[in-house]
Amino acid sequence: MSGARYLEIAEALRAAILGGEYPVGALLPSESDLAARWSVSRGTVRQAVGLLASDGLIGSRQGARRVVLRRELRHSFEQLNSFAQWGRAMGCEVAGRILDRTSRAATAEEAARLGVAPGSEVLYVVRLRLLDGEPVMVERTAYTDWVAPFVRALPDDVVSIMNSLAEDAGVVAHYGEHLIDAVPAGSEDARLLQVRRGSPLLRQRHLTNTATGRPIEWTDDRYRAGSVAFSVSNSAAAAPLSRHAGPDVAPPRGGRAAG
Amino acid sequence: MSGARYLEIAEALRAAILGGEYPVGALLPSESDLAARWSVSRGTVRQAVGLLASDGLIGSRQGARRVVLRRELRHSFEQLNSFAQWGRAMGCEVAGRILDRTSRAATAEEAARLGVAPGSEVLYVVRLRLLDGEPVMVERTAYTDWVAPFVRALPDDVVSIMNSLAEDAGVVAHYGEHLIDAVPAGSEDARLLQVRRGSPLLRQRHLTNTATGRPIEWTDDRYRAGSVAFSVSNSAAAAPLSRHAGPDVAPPRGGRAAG
DNA sequence: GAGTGGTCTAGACCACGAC
DNA sequence: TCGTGGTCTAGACCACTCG
Repeated sequence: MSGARYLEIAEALRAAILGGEYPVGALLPSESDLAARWSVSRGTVRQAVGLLASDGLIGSRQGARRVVLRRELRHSFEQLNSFAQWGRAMGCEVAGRILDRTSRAATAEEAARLGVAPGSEVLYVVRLRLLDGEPVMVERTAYTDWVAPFVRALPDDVVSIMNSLAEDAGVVAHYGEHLIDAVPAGSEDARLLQVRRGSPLLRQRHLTNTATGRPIEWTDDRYRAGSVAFSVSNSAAAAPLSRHAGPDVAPPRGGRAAG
Repeated sequence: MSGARYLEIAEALRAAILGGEYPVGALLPSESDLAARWSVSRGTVRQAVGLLASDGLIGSRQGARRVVLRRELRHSFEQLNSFAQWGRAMGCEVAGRILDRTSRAATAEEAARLGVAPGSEVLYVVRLRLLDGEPVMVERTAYTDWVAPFVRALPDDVVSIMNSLAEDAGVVAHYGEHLIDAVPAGSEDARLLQVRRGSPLLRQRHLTNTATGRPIEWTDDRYRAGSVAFSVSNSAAAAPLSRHAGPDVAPPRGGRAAG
């Protein structure tokens, strides 16, 4: 139900690559070829192949035909931002339990991330996420006041908060910013995830915005080690990911040992 | 300069956003406005703003003007793939020590990632990376045979292997694939990074290709916790990052993309 | 030198958002 | 309603790759 011609073409090419019709290393037909086959202009073809390129599926250099780089699907934005959709896509039974829901003053970091005044009231939610009954992730989220009433009204076992927000409140997530690092499990983490205290967790801190750039939530998700890996691909053309120094590195001069 | 008009326009807009001329939340001029100001066609303007959008700097919705989302620069591709460039950009003194360099048969994973026959010979390199004299990362890399001679010829304290490869062998990295997760420090990790055994490390496994998609190296980098965080941004339009199940989750239905 | 992708133009129509 | 971005066309020239 795309309606857009270039999406249709991109989908067909993607399917052909995933289906092995163009194996890794193979050359795609030229732009003019594709334009003729689909009875569209070259510009439309370029929109389509541009999508695949930003997926990391194909590469291109001036003067040479486009080449197939990989043969793997990438998850969608919704699956990245929604634990529920991701889990279901893997064929798991997804569950969640809200363990705590309190209104309190925003921490300095929450205020900065959410773009509100320090000390403003936020709704703080602690939630355990499970796949096939196994605890996999602890989620600690600060919601801005304007979505708090909706979140407060949800049942403790709501499967997808962002889904519910979209349906009940018309609030749709459009942009996200993620920070990924590793931390030792705290005592609450350890109890909830059934791991030893101090054992490695993969942490994903995450800001979600509306289409207009209005912050919705700032969240700290901690995954049990071995349960998840994040994947990024980039090229000289597009680098979506960057590396930031952590607290232990390079203030002016002095480093510290890590815990 | 670049020679490409749309790059020039993108650079000017980026500078204006970073410089605060368009603060976060502000609306950009319309496409026709910009086209007139720069005496270019609307298509060229769209190429420029498309760049900023893929940087996550601005957002757009049909019918409304583009809006400024953030005011931060993203690191370049080179900085992502090169520890040396990243460290220098932070103002740190960057060092590296090659601790081991052995030719051996590829493991199953290395063979799969590098696209060579299982058991083929690869050059395995273990290297400690330091910032301002502090050990920050352990790097374990398998190089394909066709770059091995160049790597073998480098001194133990080479600062940037990929830089040297580019200069000596004309091998330039163009595409990268990254897998990020958390692992406990092994005994070698612990000794080299001066942390306790079992303490959390952020692991970045990483495939590097040439412009033609030919694999160069497969590497396993482990960062001391607190020394680094990875940042990603995505939108409904483009999702460069995906989440993969780890070994502990959901074998039954469906194939896995990562391993 | 032929073919290919990279860039650019000057139009056009539509769907959507703000007023 | 009117301006906006989203899509599309049918040309064009150039830089580059490859045989």
